[in-house]
Amino acid sequence: MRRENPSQRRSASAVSIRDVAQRAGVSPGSVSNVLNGKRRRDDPIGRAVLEAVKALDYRPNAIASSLRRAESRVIGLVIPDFQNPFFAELVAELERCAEETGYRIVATSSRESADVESREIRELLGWRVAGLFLAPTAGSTYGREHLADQDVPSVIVDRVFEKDLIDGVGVDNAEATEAVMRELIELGHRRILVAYFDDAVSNVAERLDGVRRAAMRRDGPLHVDYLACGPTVESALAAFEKHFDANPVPTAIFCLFNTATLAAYSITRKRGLEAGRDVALVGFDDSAWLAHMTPPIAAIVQPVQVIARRAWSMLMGRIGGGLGPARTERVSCRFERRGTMTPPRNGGMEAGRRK
Amino acid sequence: MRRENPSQRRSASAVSIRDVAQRAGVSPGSVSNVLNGKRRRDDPIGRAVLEAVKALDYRPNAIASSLRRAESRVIGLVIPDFQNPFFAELVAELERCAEETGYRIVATSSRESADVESREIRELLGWRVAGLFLAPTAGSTYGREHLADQDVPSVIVDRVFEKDLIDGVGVDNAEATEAVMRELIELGHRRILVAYFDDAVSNVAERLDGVRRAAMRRDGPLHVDYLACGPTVESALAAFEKHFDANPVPTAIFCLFNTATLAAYSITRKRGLEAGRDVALVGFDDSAWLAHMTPPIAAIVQPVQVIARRAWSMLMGRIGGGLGPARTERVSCRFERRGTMTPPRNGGMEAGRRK
DNA sequence: GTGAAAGCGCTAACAC
DNA sequence: GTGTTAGCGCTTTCAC
Repeated sequence: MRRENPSQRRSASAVSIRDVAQRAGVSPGSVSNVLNGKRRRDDPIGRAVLEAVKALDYRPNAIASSLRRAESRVIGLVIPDFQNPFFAELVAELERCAEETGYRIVATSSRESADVESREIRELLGWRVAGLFLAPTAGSTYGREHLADQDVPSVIVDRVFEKDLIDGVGVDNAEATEAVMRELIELGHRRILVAYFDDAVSNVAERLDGVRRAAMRRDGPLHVDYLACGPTVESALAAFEKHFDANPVPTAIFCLFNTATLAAYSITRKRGLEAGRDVALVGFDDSAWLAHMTPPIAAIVQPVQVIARRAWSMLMGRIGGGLGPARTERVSCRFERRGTMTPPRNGGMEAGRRK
Repeated sequence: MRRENPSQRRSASAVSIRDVAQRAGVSPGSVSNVLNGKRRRDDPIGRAVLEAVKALDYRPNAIASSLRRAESRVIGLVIPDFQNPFFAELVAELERCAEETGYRIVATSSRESADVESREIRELLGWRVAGLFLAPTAGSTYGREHLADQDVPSVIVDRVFEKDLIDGVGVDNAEATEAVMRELIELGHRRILVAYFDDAVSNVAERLDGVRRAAMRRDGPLHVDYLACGPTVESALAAFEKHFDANPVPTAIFCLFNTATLAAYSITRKRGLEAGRDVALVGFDDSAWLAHMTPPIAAIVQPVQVIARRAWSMLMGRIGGGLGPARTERVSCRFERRGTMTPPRNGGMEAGRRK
């Protein structure tokens, strides 16, 4: 019998399974069974339970349920930033995967801070999530090292390392940029400006590697400038301004991340150059606006949905007890050539004047 | 003493507060007190506890803790879509508010489905969140009706209704569009195309109202076309194509939501019109790319951070026991005029030919 | 089947 | 202070 211990506070409005049982004239266990489909609902007891549930507006307490079951159908997800369209789409797609499988996603952001990231991971582990996706922030090592120790199945997404201790899914960054770079060279470009973010982020570092590989393979005159642009459109604009003031105009601009692409488009127009005519322009990562410019801007497209579904099935494999060493999977990018993937105006070096 | 009941499964690796207590030679209660800062940590017992925590890699079980405390520091958030930049920024800002206050946000999306929305709300209530933010999807009534019955503090964001049963925070949609519309008229525009989404969404309906108010106030010749554009850039493009084929070119285009702005920009350029010279262009909702076009595109900017912070403090007020009738707060939009807020090329009706 | 009862991990009351 | 203990709401055995 339940003792009415006044010290154990209980919010007046909260109705528990015992209240339902009492009203239906059955035991709490039976209520639980009816509600969890372990018992038929279309007999006197079943109906009485459902009636009582409705009358009392009973709402099962998921916290108590998880505690007792010692398992949750919740998957944690830590991304650097909700405002990055890549991660926004990733969340959306993983939510869809979760829905199909009877799980739910709890998404949080690290706001590009390694500290916040590790706090969030710790918090999610505290909630005993069934699994964890992590898109590590720049320079975070805590997350992966820490997760490798845990017995919680985890998958690293996007910013993967080859030979990690944890499973991971990313794109073939280097292959994609190498291919585009070679294509630019074949088109005749000999002065190419490559805009990157910061090589502390593994995927941007890989993209740079691909570019360098293509550049090295070319024997003959080729001038490639590498420009660190920082995180925002504004920082990228400033970097471009400075570069353009001090250097000959390139015949092609290759942006290795999305904010730089917008900055490059902006600066070229400001300087009276038209992308696709006076200068070729390619970006890594697609955005809605790119395809709607005139001419539309070429972009390397990351198949976010494919990434999400691969990551999901890797995680499900581990949750299902899959053992074996950690694997890193690579998904291929698609190159949308569009209107700005054009040859140089005068067959070779910079537009306007020769070096 | 703990009974070793083999039927109560317990994952081998899970270390509980009792294990820590045993190792430290103290009681579970003391461990709890040390960990929750209710007891000094720098005496023999405190140190022993911390040592045991470290040695066993103990991780407090947040589920058990919340069950016992019967309160959680978790706030639910249901938005229609993570990929909409407005909501992405909203999540980010609410996360910041939560962090400052010792709460955490659990964000989920309804994927613009009223069914999913009500499922998500139910689920969050099942987890006994301390409060709930809801940005209702088009045509959902369940959410708000349902929430009004609950004793969980809730705040509606963005798509608010005047005179709701629940607190809400939105922007002054009608005032903002009315002001812009009047400004367009004052500049001399007499043929204006207004692109809207669908008036089932309360905020877009309000924006339309503002436009109509301004149009009615004007006495004299004025032609306003209203074009329903649907949700995506593609649907908006198709609507624009059809409209442009059958009607004189407007001297101004006013887009009441973000995807239409991109479509309008795209179609005008495709038809050889330059926004800011041949046609004025204004969008509701800012996006990064708008300010970086040449000329930059005028936009009504929703102060997402202000909205988030108002919503946060309303919710905190209710959680803190604040009573009283539901209130709907309105935040003012900012109008960024930029380069496409220009007078018509030839002082009046459509560009090109007269009606 | 069905009800009684134990106990998930934790915290808060209460004796000592 | 500190340890003991009850119990949050639920599920799951176990005896009937």
